[in-house]
Amino acid sequence: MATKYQGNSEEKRALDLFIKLMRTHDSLENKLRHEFRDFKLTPPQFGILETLYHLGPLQQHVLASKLLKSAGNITRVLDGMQESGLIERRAEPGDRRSFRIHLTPKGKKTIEKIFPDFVAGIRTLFGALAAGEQEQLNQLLRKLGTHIRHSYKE
Amino acid sequence: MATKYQGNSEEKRALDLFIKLMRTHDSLENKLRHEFRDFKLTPPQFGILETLYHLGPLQQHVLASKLLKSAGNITRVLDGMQESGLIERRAEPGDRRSFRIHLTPKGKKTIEKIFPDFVAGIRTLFGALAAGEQEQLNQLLRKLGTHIRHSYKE
DNA sequence: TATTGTTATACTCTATAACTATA
DNA sequence: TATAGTTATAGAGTATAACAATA
Repeated sequence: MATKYQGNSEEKRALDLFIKLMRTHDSLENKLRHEFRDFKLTPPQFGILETLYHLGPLQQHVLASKLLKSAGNITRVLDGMQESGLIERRAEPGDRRSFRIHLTPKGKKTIEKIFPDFVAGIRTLFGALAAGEQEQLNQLLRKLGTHIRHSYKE
Repeated sequence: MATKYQGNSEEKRALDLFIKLMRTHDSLENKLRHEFRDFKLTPPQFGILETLYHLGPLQQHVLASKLLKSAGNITRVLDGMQESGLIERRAEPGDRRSFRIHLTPKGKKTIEKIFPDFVAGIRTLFGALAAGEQEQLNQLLRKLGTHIRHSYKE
């Protein structure tokens, strides 16, 4: 692939891997963007919806940390979702600085409508890999992701 | 991870994998955004710089296709890069509809300045995985990425 | 002093659709 | 008819820094 940069073989391998990872992500995101469009949902909005659905109501800084985004970004995306009635901010008992983000009934309905098809789609895509290969990939990504996140404060 | 959605085990595995992949990508991109900032470069700009550096001058539609972006998006990002003097559009001999995108000396200098550190950084990050594991990951991602891209027109 | 969240600031990215020029 | 690229449209995402309120 890369022919111009004369790095050593370790560097070449890492670079190749990096490019593949980014490309795979982009392919997935392109597909998703298209699918969610009918529901007026963007990928970041879906990420928040999905996280709240699975983990329950969360404070904003927890969302920011889980989704690896800045506080300001989360505020903005939530503003949009609040306006379209998907989430609501409720006072946090015991800490008056903070809110807890809840799905509204509409938000819950939306994610429950989308999710089965979404998961089925994901499953089909990942069906390119056998069960054992998926387990392998899972372990490799966990190892890698943990290392990356620990290597820098974020 | 996900406890609420009662999908079957294949679906759960695929979903888990999906989330890990997205997260790993986001971690990497966050790091890059931070690193490139000193050079006034965004991740998409770096992607174009790197692609042109390694593959040589390309037409815009080729760039769009390689980077999985829309034509309009590439036009806009190139506009910005042209304004900051990183690339130039040269007439394509034999097809007057088209341009060929070249790195300017400044663009070349920029990528050559950044690239060694960038690759070294990538290598360190991926150093969490042994050589064999990296090869595994590489193969899995290739298989997966190809399948995703073929499963839909793009 | 540190933390939670908002606001202000300023851009960048993104896609789609309509359009122009050329093939 | 099809392709290369631009422009218009419209909006979303992103970070940082400064800030207010609270812990």
